[in-house]
Amino acid sequence: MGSFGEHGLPERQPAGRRRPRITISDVSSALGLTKSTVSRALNGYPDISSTTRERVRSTAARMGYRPLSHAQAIRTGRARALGLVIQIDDHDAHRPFLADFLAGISFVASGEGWTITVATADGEAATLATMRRLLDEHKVDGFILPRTLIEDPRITLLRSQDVPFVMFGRTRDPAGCAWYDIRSEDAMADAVRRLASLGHRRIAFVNGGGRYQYSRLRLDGFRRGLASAGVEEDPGLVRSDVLVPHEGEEAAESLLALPRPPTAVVFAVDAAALGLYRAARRRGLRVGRHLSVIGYDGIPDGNHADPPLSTYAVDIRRAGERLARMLIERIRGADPERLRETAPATFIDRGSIAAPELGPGDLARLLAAGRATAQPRR
Amino acid sequence: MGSFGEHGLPERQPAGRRRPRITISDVSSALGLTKSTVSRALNGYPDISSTTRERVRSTAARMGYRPLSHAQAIRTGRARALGLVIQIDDHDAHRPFLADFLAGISFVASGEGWTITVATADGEAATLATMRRLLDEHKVDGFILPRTLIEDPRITLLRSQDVPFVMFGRTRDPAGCAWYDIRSEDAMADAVRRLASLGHRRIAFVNGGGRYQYSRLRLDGFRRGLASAGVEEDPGLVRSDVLVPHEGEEAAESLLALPRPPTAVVFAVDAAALGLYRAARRRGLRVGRHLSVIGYDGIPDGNHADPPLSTYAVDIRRAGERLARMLIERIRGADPERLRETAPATFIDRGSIAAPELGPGDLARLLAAGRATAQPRR
DNA sequence: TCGCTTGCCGAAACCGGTTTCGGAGAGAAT
DNA sequence: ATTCTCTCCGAAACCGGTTTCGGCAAGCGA
Repeated sequence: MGSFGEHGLPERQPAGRRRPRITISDVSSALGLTKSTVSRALNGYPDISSTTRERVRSTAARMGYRPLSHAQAIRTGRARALGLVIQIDDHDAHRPFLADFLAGISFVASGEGWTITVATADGEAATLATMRRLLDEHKVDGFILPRTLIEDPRITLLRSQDVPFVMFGRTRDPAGCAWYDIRSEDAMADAVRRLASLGHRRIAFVNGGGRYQYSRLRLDGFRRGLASAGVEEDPGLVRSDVLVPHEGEEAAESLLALPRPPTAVVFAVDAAALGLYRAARRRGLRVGRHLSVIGYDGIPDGNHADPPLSTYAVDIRRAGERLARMLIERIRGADPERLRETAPATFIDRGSIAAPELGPGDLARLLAAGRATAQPRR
Repeated sequence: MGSFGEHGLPERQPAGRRRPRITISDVSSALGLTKSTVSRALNGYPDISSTTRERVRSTAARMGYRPLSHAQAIRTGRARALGLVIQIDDHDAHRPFLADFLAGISFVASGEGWTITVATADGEAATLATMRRLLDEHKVDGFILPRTLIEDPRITLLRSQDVPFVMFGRTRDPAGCAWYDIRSEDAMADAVRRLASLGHRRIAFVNGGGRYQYSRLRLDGFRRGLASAGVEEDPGLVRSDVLVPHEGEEAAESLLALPRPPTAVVFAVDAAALGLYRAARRRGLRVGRHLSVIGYDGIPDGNHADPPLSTYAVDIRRAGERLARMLIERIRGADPERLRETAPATFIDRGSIAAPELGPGDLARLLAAGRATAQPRR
């Protein structure tokens, strides 16, 4: 009777409830030390003997102690969190890669015991407001900035607040900036050289958004490619601010309407390159035969085009990994100027480029012959 | 001279440095109250007079006070953060939508002053480990679970720990589960009825992954569509576990190799449907003419297929919004059984379905005639 | 032996909140 | 007038850590 409460029922362990965490006090009392000693030991303060330090470290590890980052943050101001604000009104070239990008960031962050706080924002003002909020609430210790602009207000904000950040992409004024970037300018130059070596002489370039730093670099790369291939540049063969398929289609139309149309087109953005397929199909031209096309980004859609789009693929997961690593180092005090890295894109030939079957003159005549004869459908 | 420090120089605002936050002590001392009174007033405790409560609220708002969520979390255990763990070895049907999904979640979360903590994990075990870690460190107050499985170990974990969660997708054992889902089964039924009303009688179904709850539902929907259209089901026309283009291609091959091939194919997954295009092209069949195809998901790639893939689009941003809203309510104590919602997908006709030009017999003969005559290329 | 530095750790304050407890004061009941 | 409730707020403990400060003991030189 009296034993009912003692062992008549199982221990009142609230059935599957979260077990209480192990706190620093648990560790300190287990060791016969004070909280402060344990804290300093774990954080590597020099006024703790190495003997004690090791003793603390091993038992803390054995007990499975992991400090609560909030509790630390309240005193240190460090949340052990990386911030990523995605501006959703961007053209969506990077959308298919977001999961890979996050995977890279998360892989590194998790390994270090950090977390990622993401937010989306609609427009530049909202992006800045969101970043301010995250900072104001000490939710993040620094930011990864995707899609760097030539003049980037995010950089201005973070510089003024002295907040650590790393950029995916370079910027014009690099003072105090850490970055990781793909040398897409090299890819553009390579594209031109490949086309030239196939025999193309009239090579067009359709660039991306003028606000982005990469657009400058890619245009430079394109020109460098022409120069090294010994092809003279024709300013009439360059378009810009072309980001989505629809715009790519228009750009292609205008290029094909020229008296001497290009026999090859280099696109700075895959999504835009897909637009060319529509224009070509309507005019009865076959991509990879009458018209060579080469893109950049390696978006999966390109694989389903007919023929699949030759392009430069970017290892976006690795970008995420490197950026996370760099941001953590930056937060820990590393010199930003030392945290700069670039990597090449890798060419993927899927069949949308070939030796020119027709010269620009023949191509123009074929186009002039009109859609009636050129349209094979029906 | 003496006035130098007063207005000879601007206030010593440490040049662009982060301005100090406004704490609860600032508010309380400004009001001549104690921290505890301010805290209870802002949190709606009943032992604070409504006069005082309003006074506190208005001045707190005027001063721009916002409590530091870490500081709250240390006592309350609530971090005001929503967790999202993305398993990256999933087939990538949802990848293009991740940005939209996050946008929806972020929109609602930001409005409530919550943040989103995301992580990726490689495989089921890593997913669970990551979730445990986030819980252990009190980083998140609950989870949004994408891609619900029929038997989902994540649900088991969260149930046992009594952690709030909401699912994107239903599950078999719905006890204690809140969810938002698209009624894709209705879309499948609708697809069959559309095809039947165009005159198709041999309609195949290529299903997705068998572990996902949606696959069951979509198969049921397909059958319901057949029944309501008065078409008898042929088990030989059903495939499953087809997720990516390559697998879709194989499934299409096997269907077209049948003695009486289908004249229309319903795919549970757009990405798989794209594989059919390759198979059809190789055999000289034109999609939308010799063969009708209809998919599900509304992935952007479908737009660039030739002809563009007719499919059912999902408003994934709204899904994110609803799920975030529901999770917050759930964390605040709402009954999970009351938090269940479904929405329809919307059909987008892009031209990949039409009345059958050939019967199954003619189609079989055309296919048997071989690739030599059917292949128009070159 | 004495004083002074140095190494090492404990005590206590602190970070920014929340929550418990208790008591002052007003109003009602006796 | 006294007591008894309530209402409403202050004081202080608390959450889980970090950091400052001070003191004890050992080591050192003189």
